[in-house]
Amino acid sequence: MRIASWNVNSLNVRLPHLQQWLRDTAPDVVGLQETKLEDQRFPDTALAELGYRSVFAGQKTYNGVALLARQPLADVQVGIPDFADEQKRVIAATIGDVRVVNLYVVNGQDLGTDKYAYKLRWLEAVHGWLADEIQRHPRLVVMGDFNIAPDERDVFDPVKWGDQHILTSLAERDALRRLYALGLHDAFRLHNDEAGIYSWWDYRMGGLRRNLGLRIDLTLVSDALRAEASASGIDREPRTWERPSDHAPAWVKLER
DNA sequence: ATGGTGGGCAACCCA
Repeated sequence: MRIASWNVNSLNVRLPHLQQWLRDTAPDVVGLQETKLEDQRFPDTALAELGYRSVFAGQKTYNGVALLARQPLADVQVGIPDFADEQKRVIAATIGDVRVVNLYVVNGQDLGTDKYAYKLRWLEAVHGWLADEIQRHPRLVVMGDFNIAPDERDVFDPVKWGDQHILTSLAERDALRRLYALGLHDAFRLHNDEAGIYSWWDYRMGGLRRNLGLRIDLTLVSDALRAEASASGIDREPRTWERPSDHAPAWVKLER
């Protein structure tokens, strides 16, 4: 089973890319972020033609998440339980015998802003929820646009992107480490230890051409799935296509 | 330090 996470930055614009990429790579499960579509506009029929069922939680203009799968999606949950949030950032479902959580983590803008405080509050709520979820569902995958680069290997300029910068600050990385402490592992780092492999490049200043990127799109696998995670990576190709998302898909392969 | 680009949507907000 191959599971991928992709921030498409508007599914309306990126549907042709998603269709091409599904044809090319045929993943079993896909989590999408930043669909920016109200639910009545979600292209579920077009995706069904490619063999994917879909569940989604969207809104106009901002945010929006979805899960696609070849198998049925059961026990669908939208949002974090007992955490009031207008923003559509979370969708979870059971696919086969794996519980899959798809997150669009708050960006946070800059340290000291209201958005940064919201990001840390939001991550704390996710932590509390996942602590329960992993008990209910030991076979757990948590994927998404985390808007956190785990360590210095995951940023093009570790001096700039350090303790005091958004996406790499101490408090953000602490929040990510607290998720790891639940028994969740960054699948990419189970199979790759090199620096300079990124999932996001700024549209500006020739970010992709100069490989000025960050690895902020992650797939975490639980202890119970760790031995089954046989490969992982980031598919840079769609980022090179015309009018791309600024993110590339991050994927993990689970045996059986 | 600033601003560059892109999406949504029609003036700025968000990333």
